[in-house]
Amino acid sequence: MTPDSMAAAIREVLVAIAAEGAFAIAVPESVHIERPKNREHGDYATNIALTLAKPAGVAPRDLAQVIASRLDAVAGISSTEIAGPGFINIRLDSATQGELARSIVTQGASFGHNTALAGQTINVEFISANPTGPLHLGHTRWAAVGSAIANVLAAAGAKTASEFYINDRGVQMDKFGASVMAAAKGQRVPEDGYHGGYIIDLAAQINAEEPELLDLPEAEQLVGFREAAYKRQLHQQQQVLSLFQTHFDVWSSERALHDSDAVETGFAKLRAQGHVYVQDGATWLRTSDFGDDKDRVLIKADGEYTYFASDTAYFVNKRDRGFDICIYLLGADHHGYVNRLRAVAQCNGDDKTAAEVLIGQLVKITKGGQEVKLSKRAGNIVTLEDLVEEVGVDAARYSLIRYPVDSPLTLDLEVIAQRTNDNPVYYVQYAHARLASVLRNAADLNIDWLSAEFDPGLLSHERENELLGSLGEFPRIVASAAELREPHRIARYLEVLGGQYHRFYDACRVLPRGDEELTSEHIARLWLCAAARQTLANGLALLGVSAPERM
RNA sequence: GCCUCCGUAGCUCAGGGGAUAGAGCGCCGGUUUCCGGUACCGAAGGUCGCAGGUUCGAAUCCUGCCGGGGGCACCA
Repeated sequence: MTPDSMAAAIREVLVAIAAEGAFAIAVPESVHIERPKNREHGDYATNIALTLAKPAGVAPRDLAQVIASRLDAVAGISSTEIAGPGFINIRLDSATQGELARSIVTQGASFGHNTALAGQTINVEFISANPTGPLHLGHTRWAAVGSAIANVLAAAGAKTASEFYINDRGVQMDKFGASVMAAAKGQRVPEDGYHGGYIIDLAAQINAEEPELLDLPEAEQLVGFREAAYKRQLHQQQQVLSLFQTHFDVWSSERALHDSDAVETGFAKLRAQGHVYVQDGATWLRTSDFGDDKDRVLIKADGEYTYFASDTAYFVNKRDRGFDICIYLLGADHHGYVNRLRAVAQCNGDDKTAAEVLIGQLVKITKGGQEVKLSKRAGNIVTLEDLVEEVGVDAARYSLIRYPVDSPLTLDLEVIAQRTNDNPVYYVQYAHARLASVLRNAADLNIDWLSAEFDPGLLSHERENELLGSLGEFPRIVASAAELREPHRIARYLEVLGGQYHRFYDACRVLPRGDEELTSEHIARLWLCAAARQTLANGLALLGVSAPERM
């Protein structure tokens, strides 16, 4: 029995009580079920009597008593008790609880998937860097968290697309092109250009692969180098992100947005809504109608589109592509965008929640307790690639995801590279590897637990009960992580689950020792192991972290 | 000035109204003939920044204050 089916069972009881009319209770849509921290309070507890009693004008404990006595008759519930002001504590019989292991093994990779967000179509945009250089550490948190959010939303039943908005338009691109061209010709890179060592490398690569560019007239040459460098730099970013287990469904180009009629279409829509006006020669969007502290310029007096114009048109474009909700992951330095984007949504005639902005705090890097200055000159880590080289993909992703994005974060490179308990990612992965090992050993012993008779009632040890209880929480954890856009909940859950498993393993022998005979208990425990392994693997997959068979 | 995030154990941090506030690290002390000890068990350690409010119940929601981070372009 899962928390969800428990909630459904309780709701049925409430419906029955309400129908009889003795208590004037309003049956709620959903019943809150929690897993008590204290084991003595049962497998599950509900506060339902507490919340319904006052409106119904009855004493909470009296109502609890009526509900509890009916729950006692529900199949799978072994006992109930009233506690404190009116909690109902519920215990399951171990066979009902143990059935969960079978259910998880049967569901396999889809265990944890749910329908919390079914029917929603959500766009998650993150990173969205200029293609003028390597992705740096600032982008790395969004790469990890953004991809995890997209995974989690999809697991919760939302139709989801992750999207990278390529900022390939504007003067930065020209500066980038000019810098590479100068380097290719052995000239000094312009003062306001890009100066990283990668510019030299790009120039050398382009000289080798497209030598004809050097023969072009000056004006065409700049465009040629800009485009050649753009193509290669974008490709480099895509390679690194792929390595970093960060997948994008859509790569959207700002330039393509302007080349198509999307900008004019978008503006026309906003004009029709009556939120565009001209003043001092510039074209403005009246965002202040919707909580922004001032109106924003779309087209400057000199006829140039602002960056905000692109953002606005892009939002309208995403909505036109069918996304109900557009999530943006932005750094703390962009928090001024929150009201602006919400206002754009409202100017477009949407609810302000159609534009959802997640603001992330910056990451501070330390090494052995010493702050690492993000300075290329000092030879320290500055790019996503550097971080991966230093600590690996799994450790980097996991460490970035396990904290809420709105809290500032300090990562110690020494700690997250360690293969010890200091490092939660190894604790979780180790639990998975240990589990995989037990299942491997079972196979070596020719124990075919999958086709053997499984008696779930044998999973009655306290540690088995706790492990099963945690396993049952997984779908709810995924659902809440999706609803709140907080994938760190998955990571924290996996740490708890890993701990539950280690404690179970410590107390409960799974495989027969030596020449000991195979019993039904061994089989039942193998089912539990398989369920735990599956759940850890599913959770890690949502985070884009590997679930190793061996470490 | 306005906006925004944060303030919980020595440190790094979890805790979307529930029962005795948790984890890891660090410190102290334990556990192994045999499934991976990268594990497990125990101890010490807290006025949840402060003050009000809402509630049967507040670390959690609301208001104010204090302290700290970040941001407030016809830049991209």
